[in-house]
Amino acid sequence: MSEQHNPNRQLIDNVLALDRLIHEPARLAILTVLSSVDWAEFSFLEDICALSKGNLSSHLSKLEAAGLLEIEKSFRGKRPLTRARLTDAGQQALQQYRIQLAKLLQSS
Amino acid sequence: MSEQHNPNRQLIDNVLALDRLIHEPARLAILTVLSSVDWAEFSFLEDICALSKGNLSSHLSKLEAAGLLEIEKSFRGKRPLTRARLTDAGQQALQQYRIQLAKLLQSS
DNA sequence: GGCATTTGGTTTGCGATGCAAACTTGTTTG
DNA sequence: CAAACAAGTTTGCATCGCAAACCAAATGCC
Repeated sequence: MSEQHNPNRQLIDNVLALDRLIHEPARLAILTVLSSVDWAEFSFLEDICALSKGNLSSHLSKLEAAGLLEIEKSFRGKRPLTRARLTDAGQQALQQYRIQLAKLLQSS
Repeated sequence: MSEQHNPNRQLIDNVLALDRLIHEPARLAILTVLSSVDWAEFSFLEDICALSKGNLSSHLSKLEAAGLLEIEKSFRGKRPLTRARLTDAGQQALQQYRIQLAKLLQSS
């Protein structure tokens, strides 16, 4: 599939190799924040990523299901407290995604 | 919305500013090819972007509807020939998208 | 000539997705 | 104790991307 001698080949392959799970802006935002803060609280993510609770909740579930982050539910006082952080797999996947992006930009 | 003093603020704003129309990998591939070749034929795009005809057709329609590219239908001999090229708006939108990506990578 | 195949696409159908609104459960406040 | 709030989750819907089906015209072949 990539055997053609075309200057765009590498470029297009990079585009096609993008991980759709991470590529979604809302999730990319979440992962980006998590990549710099260890644990992040639900309401912090909600605020900084400008996502509704419902939206955030479902994206977190998807990322958790994919093993990119882990979610920990506890209590602060009597209130539920949900926190998330990247797993090692998540860190790696995000880094890989960034590498693809970088290649894409370099070659364009 | 961006008034917060958070180191991630700029980053997240870049993510949220991504143009979804361009962000879709299939369309990003199409636009990327077009950005380097002036007119491109349908079957060339089909091949290099690894898209089915149906898929390509609908993405082209969307990009045309958005004014990012123009489509010209003619004949080569007796066969229909469809070609596409970026409009000025398309060039600019793509460049803007790349700038957003670059910022995103820089700040991460 | 006539039937099958190929070319060059477009349209249709469907499963998956993202988002917002509604709901839930428990807590705090007046 | 009732109303409002906090912290999420679930549901419903509109949209999307993709593949399969379709279509029209041209060509191959017997």
